[in-house]
Amino acid sequence: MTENTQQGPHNHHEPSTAAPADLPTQYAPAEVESELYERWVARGYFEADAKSDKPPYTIVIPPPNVTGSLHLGHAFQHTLMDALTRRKRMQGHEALWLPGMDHAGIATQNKVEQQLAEEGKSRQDLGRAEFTERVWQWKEDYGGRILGQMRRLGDGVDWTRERFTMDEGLSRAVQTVFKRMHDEELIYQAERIINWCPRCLTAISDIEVDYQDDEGELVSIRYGEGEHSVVVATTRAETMLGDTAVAVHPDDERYAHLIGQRIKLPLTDRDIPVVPDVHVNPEFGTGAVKVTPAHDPNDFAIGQRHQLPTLTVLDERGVITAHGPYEGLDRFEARSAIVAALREQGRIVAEKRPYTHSVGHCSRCSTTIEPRLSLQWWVSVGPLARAAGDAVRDGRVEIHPADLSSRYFEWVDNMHDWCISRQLWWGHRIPVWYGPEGEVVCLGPDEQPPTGEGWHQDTDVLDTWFSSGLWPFSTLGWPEETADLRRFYPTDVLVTGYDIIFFWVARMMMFGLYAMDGTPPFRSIALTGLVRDAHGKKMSKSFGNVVDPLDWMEAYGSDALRFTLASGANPGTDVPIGEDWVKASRNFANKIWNATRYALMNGATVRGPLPEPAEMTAEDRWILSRLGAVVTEVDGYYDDFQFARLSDALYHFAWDEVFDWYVELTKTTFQRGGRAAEVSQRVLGEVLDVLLRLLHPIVPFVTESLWTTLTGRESVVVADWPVDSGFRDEPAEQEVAVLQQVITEVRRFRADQGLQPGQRVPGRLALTGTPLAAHEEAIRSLLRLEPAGEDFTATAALPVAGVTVELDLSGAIDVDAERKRLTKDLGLAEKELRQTGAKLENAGFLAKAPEDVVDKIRARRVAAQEDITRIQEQLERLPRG
RNA sequence: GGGCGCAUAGCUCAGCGGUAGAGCGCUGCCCUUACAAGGCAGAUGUCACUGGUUCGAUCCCAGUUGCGCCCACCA
Repeated sequence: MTENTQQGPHNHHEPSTAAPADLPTQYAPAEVESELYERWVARGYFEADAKSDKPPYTIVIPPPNVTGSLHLGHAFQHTLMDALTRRKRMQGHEALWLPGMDHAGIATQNKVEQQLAEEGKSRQDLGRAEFTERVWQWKEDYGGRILGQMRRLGDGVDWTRERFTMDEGLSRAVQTVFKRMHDEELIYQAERIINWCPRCLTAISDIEVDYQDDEGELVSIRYGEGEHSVVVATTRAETMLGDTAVAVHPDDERYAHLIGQRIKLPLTDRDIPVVPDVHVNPEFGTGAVKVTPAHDPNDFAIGQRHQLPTLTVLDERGVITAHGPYEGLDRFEARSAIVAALREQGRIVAEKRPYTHSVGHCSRCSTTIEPRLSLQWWVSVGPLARAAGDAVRDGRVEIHPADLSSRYFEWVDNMHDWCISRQLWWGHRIPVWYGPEGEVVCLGPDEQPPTGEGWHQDTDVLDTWFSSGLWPFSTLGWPEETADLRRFYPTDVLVTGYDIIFFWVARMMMFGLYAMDGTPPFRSIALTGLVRDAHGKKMSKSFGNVVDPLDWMEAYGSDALRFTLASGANPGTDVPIGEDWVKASRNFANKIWNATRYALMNGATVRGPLPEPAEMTAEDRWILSRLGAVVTEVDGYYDDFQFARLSDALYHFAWDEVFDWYVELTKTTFQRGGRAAEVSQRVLGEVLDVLLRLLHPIVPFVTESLWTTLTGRESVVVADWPVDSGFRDEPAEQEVAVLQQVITEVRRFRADQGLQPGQRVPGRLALTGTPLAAHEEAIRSLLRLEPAGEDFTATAALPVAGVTVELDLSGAIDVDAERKRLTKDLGLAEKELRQTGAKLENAGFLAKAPEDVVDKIRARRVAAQEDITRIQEQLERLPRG
C-alpha cells in the first residue's frame, strides 16, 4: 500500500454511517459509482508498493489498442482481472494490476491514414516525421478514451504505473531485446515470400492473414506447342508473366518426355524449363503446375530446389510491372485481360470454371493478400518456441482450462519463423544502420548512431506484437533491474481470450523465457471465451448486434454488467449476453441493497463478539453454518477461475438462503425483541458483513456503499477477505430444512385452496416433541395462522416430516382441487415405491453398489411408503365431493 | 486435408455413473410496513440418434447425424 492508505489525511472515517432510513428504496448506481471510484483512486487503494513485505500478486492488463474503445470483450476480461486482484488485495497480497495501452502499429496507422484521406492527403504528402507526429497527436486526443471507460467499469488498476508500448522505457526494452537477439543471430534478415498487403503496403505475418473461401476461376492454359506443350491450371493467370518453369512429378509418365525441355511461355518471348518436383501432385488438375517463384510461396520453394530465377511482375500495389501490353494494369484487370488474350490465341483449353478456394485477406483491411518476394527481418523461433512449449508441458505454466492447451501446443510446436518487419511508419523503428560500404550495425538503446556520409537507418518498423510480447517485464522496468521487476515478476496470471494465443500468449512466453533467464512471464493462463449476443452469435458491426458496454452501465450500473459477465464466465467458453440478463443482475444488486437496508432498519450490527451458539436459534446456527461453507466454496472456485460458479453460488446463497429464508424467519424474533433478537441482529450483521465482502470483487460499488454503512469502516476495498469460520451445524441445517419443507407444503396447500396469501386461517400446529417446537411463532406468522377457536374442526391435515399441521377452512375447502393434487402426489409416490423396490430386489445392485447409494435408495423407499400412507389418510379424510 | 469442441426445459447455458438443474421466459395468486427491479405457489425435458460397457448411462466407449472453432504451401 502507498502512503495514502496509511495513517494520514485520508484515513478519517467517512460520514458513512447514514441512518438506514436515509437509504432510498431503490439502488441508484449511476449516482454513486463514479464518486466511489474516484475516492478509491484518491486514497491510493490500487497503488502497489514494491517495498511492501506482503506477498505480491501481479496481473498485467492485455493492453488495449489506443485506437479502440471498450467493448464487451474488454469489459468481460477486465471484470475477471479486477475480481482476481481485488480478492487478492483483500487477502493481504500486495496486489498490482498494471494498466496500459498498445500502440497497435498497423491498426493505428490505418486509422490516421483514413483521417488524412478525408482531408485528401496521404501519409506520403506529410512525410514520415510529420506523419508520426500526427499519430502521436491522435493518440493524445483519442487514446485515453478507453481509460475513462475502465474507470467507469471500476477497474482497480494502478494508474501510477500506466504504460504505453511506445513510451521511452518500453522502447528501450524493445531495442535491447532486438540487439541481443540480433547479436545471437536469433533475428536475421532474409529474402523470402511474405504476405504482402497491397493496400497497407507492408508485409504482415502469417497469422495476420485471414483466409476465406472465395469464388475464383480455374483456367487451364496450354503452354508450348504441339508435342512440346503442357496444360497448366491456375486461378491467378496474371502471374504467368512471372513464370520461370513448369513443374511435373518426376514419375509422371505423361510428361516424362518434357522433363529438361524448354517450352514457350505464351504472351512472352521467353522459354521456360519443365522441371521434375516430387511436391507436384499428379492427381490434381493436369498434373503440371506453372511456377512463379516471385509470387507464390510454393513456387518459391520449387524455384529454390531447381535454382530457378525469380521474376517479379507485380509491384507493391499489385500493379503489373512486366514490360508489354499489361504493364500498369491492376492485378485483377490484368487477370481478365490475360485470360482474354490467351483465349484469343486458343490457349484456354478448358473453359474457365467457378472454383471455390481459400484466399488470404489482410486482417486489417480485407484486401486480398499478394504473396511477394522481399527482404525482411525474421525471428528464428526454433529454440524460443521449444522453450515456450516446455514451460507449459512441464507444468511451470498452467493453462486454464487445460484442454485449450492443445491449441497452444499446436502453435508453438509448428511455428514458422516470424516476419517482424513492417513497411510502416508508426512503431518501433528497427535499430539497424547501414553504412556506405555496406556495413550493417545494430544498436542498443544507449549507443549513438554512426555519423558520416551515407549512413542511414533501416526504414522499417517492428510488428506491433514484438513490443506486446515484452509487456510482462518491459512494463516493470526491464532492462533495468528495478524494484518493481524484482518484486512483481513473474506475473501470477494472464487473463486473455483464446483467440489471442498465437498472437500474444505464445510470444510473451518466448520473450519472457528468453529475456528473463528462463522464468516464464506468468504462472497461470486463464483463457476466456468471446462475448457473443444473446443468441450466441458473434457480435459484429455487419450484424448490427454490437453493444456499447457504456450504454448498459449507464442504464443498469457497472455492477450489473460485471455480475452478468462474471456469471457467464465458464473457463474458455464463449459468453452470450443480452440486455435482459443485465437487467436481472441489476435486480440482484437492488435486492442486496434492499435486504441490507431492511437489516439495518432492524438493528443488524457487526459490533461486539459473535454470541455463543448456545444462545442462538436454529436458523442463526443454520445460516452461519451455510456461510462458512459458502466461503470455502467460493475460494475453491476462485482457484480454478470458475467465475460462473462462484457468481451462481453467491447469488443463490444471498437471495434464497439469506434474503428469503433467514430474513423471513428472523422477522418474528425481531418483533419479539429481547436477547434472542440481539443475537439474531448480530448474526444477521455478521452474515451481511461476510457476504458483502465475498461479493465485493464482482460487484464493487453496491457492496462498498452498503458495507461502509453497515460497518462504519473506511472501505471494503481494503477489508479482509472472509475466512471460513469452520462453524458447521448439521442438526440446525436439517432442522431448517424440515421447517422449509413444512412451510412450503402448507403454502402450497393454501395456494391450491385459493386462499389469499394474506388471509388468516385458524390453524393448529402439533409441534410438541418435534424439532420445530421452537419455531411455532415463526410458522404461524409466515402461514398466517390464527389461534384455533372453540369450534375448530380440522378439515385438512398436512403431516410433513413428523409434524402435523391442521387447518380449519370452515367447510370452504375445495375438495376437488385437493383430491386432484393428492391423487397426483400419490401416483408419484407409488412410482417411486416401484422403482426403489425394483432396485432393492436387484441382486447385482445390492452386491456392487456402494453402501451409501444403497442406503439412499432404502431411505427413498421408506419415504415413499410414508408418503403413500399419509396421502391415503388425507384422501380418506376429505369430505366426499 | 488434419485437429478440437458442442448437441440437456421455449431461449441462453450449468451438471455428469445412482431421484434431471439455474437464469430469463411462462401460468396463478398477492402492492403482506426491505424490495412489484418484489413475494408465494406452479407447469415444462424420449438429457440428438444407434449400438456397446455396467446391477444401473444424460454422464463412459464406438458409430451416425447436425452445428461450431482452429490449423494447413486446396496449383
